[in-house]
Amino acid sequence: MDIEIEEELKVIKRGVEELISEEELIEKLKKDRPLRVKLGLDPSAPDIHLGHTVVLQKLKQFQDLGHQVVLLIGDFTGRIGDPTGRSEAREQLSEEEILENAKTYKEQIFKVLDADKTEVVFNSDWLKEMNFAEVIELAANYTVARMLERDDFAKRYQNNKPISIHEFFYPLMQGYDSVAIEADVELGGTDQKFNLLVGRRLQKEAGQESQVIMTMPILEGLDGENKMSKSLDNYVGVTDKPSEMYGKLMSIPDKLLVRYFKLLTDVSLAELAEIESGLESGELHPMDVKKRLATTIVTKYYDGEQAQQAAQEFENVFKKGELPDDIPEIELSEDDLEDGELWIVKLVAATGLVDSNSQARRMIKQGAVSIDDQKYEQINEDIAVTDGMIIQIGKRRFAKIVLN
RNA sequence: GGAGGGGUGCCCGAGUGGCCAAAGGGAGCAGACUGUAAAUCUGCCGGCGAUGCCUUCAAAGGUUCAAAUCCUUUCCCCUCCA
Repeated sequence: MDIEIEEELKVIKRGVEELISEEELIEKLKKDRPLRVKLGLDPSAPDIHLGHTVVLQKLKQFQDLGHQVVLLIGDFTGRIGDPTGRSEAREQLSEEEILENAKTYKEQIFKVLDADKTEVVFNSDWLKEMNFAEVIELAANYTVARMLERDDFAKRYQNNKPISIHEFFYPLMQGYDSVAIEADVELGGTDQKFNLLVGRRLQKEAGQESQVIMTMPILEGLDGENKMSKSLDNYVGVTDKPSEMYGKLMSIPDKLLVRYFKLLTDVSLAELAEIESGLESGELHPMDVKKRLATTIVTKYYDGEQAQQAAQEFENVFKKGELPDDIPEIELSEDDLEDGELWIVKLVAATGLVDSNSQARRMIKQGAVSIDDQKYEQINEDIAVTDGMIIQIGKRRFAKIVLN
């Protein structure tokens, strides 16, 4: 094989879970033209987090190799709701919601991808135009038995959970999208494998060369267990502030270190191997590696300077016990106080860092609260409130009082 | 359409008249230890200026001194049969 293609293949294969098939990919690369690399997006989650970027990262690598990325926004599909991974049918979104989400999506995605080298398409462009006869024709390409091969359908069917007929159309539509944009390669998470395979088949039926499919691992979130998701609050958003991003990354379990490096950064394969062996032999301290990871990622989404600042702040706050740079300010007026004082439970609750007086009370009792660096454990105290007073709950929750 | 089973706190799940703000587990939060890692131990985990009071066990009514528990109606889910 051509050395150039061999190198290209190495980059492309990095971190990939499954590639179907490598031979076909090599054939396509040999054609020496930019490949059309598709990624379908379900516009129901407007906030992109690092979990999403695993696949985006891969697209970026394709771009850097000179290929054409086609982002497909499933505005039409979104109205049906992708059943993937759900035990129940998803709620359908309104057209307005979808458009709004799609817009945010694009803004955030270009933090990773090169906008100039990206084609963005909406599948409503062709799906909306299809009439019932065409839909039937499309559906005729697939059988119920084949549909039931899909894991989640199979499970639901077995457990007598409902599967709406319309859900069968989701893979068909996604597959048809590949036909419509003549995709050479389609990326997706491992959970998308079935849908991606449908694309291959439909392309073949349509007389096209089948797309190569590549699935990327689903990234674990900060808890190290569940997949990264906003609803589990174990995510790092690409729009998170540098200090927040840095801090969140410092809190990941060590076992995720190599994985994060591999899937979220551009460090070379050689360096990756060094990191891995260094950690294993104990030559590298996990925390140092983690700092490097955090710095690398913050630099990627912001810049080196801001990453340094974030790192510095992290050191200040967690090593030296200093205060973070930006602390949420809570406004209080004289009317809230009695002779300039406020019952400590109310004061803590007023910060909004806890949900109720009861919670505030518990925090205080548990010794989690300090005010201006002094720990308070009694709930029957009144505090003389001063402007600029700092209230801290636990290690990472701060609020500053502003009197007016 | 017929017969049966079930809906409990963020999730799973016990409880079938008072001892129930509801066992147990998970998640989460806090404390100790540490590297804002892991593991471990401890405490908390509806609201309320609080040894008491208020609102919770699908929803609404009812029985009772007393209801998550009994009755009625409604909604939802599941199993078997057709």
